[in-house]
Amino acid sequence: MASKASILEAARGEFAMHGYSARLQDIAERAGLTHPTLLYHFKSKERLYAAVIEQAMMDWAEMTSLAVSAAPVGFDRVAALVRAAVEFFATHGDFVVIWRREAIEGGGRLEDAMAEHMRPFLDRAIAFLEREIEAGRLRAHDPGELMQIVYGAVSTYFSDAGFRARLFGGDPMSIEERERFGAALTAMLRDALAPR
Amino acid sequence: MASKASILEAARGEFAMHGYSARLQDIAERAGLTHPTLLYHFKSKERLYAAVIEQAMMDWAEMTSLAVSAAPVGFDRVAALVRAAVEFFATHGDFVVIWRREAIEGGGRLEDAMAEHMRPFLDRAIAFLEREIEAGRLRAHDPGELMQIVYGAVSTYFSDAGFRARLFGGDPMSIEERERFGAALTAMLRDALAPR
DNA sequence: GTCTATACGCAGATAGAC
DNA sequence: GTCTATCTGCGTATAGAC
Repeated sequence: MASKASILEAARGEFAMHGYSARLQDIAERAGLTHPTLLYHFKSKERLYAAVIEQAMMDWAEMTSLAVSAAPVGFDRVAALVRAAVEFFATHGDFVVIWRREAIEGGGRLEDAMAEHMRPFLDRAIAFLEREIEAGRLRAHDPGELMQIVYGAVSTYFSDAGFRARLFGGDPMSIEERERFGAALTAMLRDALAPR
Repeated sequence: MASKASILEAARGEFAMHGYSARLQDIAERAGLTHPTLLYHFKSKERLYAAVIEQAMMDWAEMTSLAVSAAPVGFDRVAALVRAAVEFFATHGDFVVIWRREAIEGGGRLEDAMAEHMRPFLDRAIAFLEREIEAGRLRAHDPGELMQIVYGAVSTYFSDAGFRARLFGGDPMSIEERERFGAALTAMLRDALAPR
């Protein structure tokens, strides 16, 4: 009896590699069973896919709420969030790709659900930025656009890692390379957000 | 007789919407002919896809070399490049999505060719940033990572436009919204790059 | 719960008339 | 060059034995 967790893990890997057109056969094989058995546990491919997304969303919520509670105020919290985001994506490489693909497909399968999962996080982040700007601890920048920029920068680092590797050499997934990127992004944000 | 150009245009649209699994039938229909006829012109789906990418690469090379040669010195040139990038992506929406998808797929079909097309532009941009930092016209930040960040931010704004729309409301493709994003990114870069 | 065998539909590619 | 008709392979899903 293969656990649901091991099936989900296999599915995540295959969906990341081949997109939604990943073969149930390959997923099943990777998890050590056959496709019919897989479909016994998850009624359809669609459901399996949704379960993969759902699980990653839970991880994200957990990870970010942790990071947020650690650093309460000022730029330190911005830095903590960047670090948390980088760390999350680094440990959820497969998911970044899946997420990205969903974000790309306009009439996507799970865009609504994903957006709803993200909303509370985004709202809190924006509220925080507004508060800090108001208090004069951060320089004024559009909070929403700031989130958009950071989201784009971090997610792309991982989703387009193969492409970066070809242009810069080195392995973007190595700790050194990740640190380098994270440090550069944090430094940029620090200079941009430091009160005049 | 439908021209090859009109077939390529139809194919670009369909590949952007559905990825490589876009149906030849839909592409043909959009171009005003039938799939067998389409396959008469392009021997296989694979070839058609490659042709679409190739054409987009040409457009990109042309447009960027134009923007680069026009821009002056110092931060103004950074701003000009951001504006050019935003404008290019805005007018090549299909291309962004196709590009992104290729960048995501690790062992992708055309990653090598795309990286080679990018390299000269990237090299020139980095050399420019190094020169300006050296001359004290821009504050010191890692030029490569700066490019990575801006690339991620701008490409994501367009590739994940649907997602942004769900979270922020409004149409990311409208001029006002694009302006808002471009202005925010430029402002952030200005504050980060202004000499101390 | 897990398997083997099979039904079913879909989409890429080909044959051959016009 | 363009079509209609058809072949073919593949992948999801189901049936039914163990």
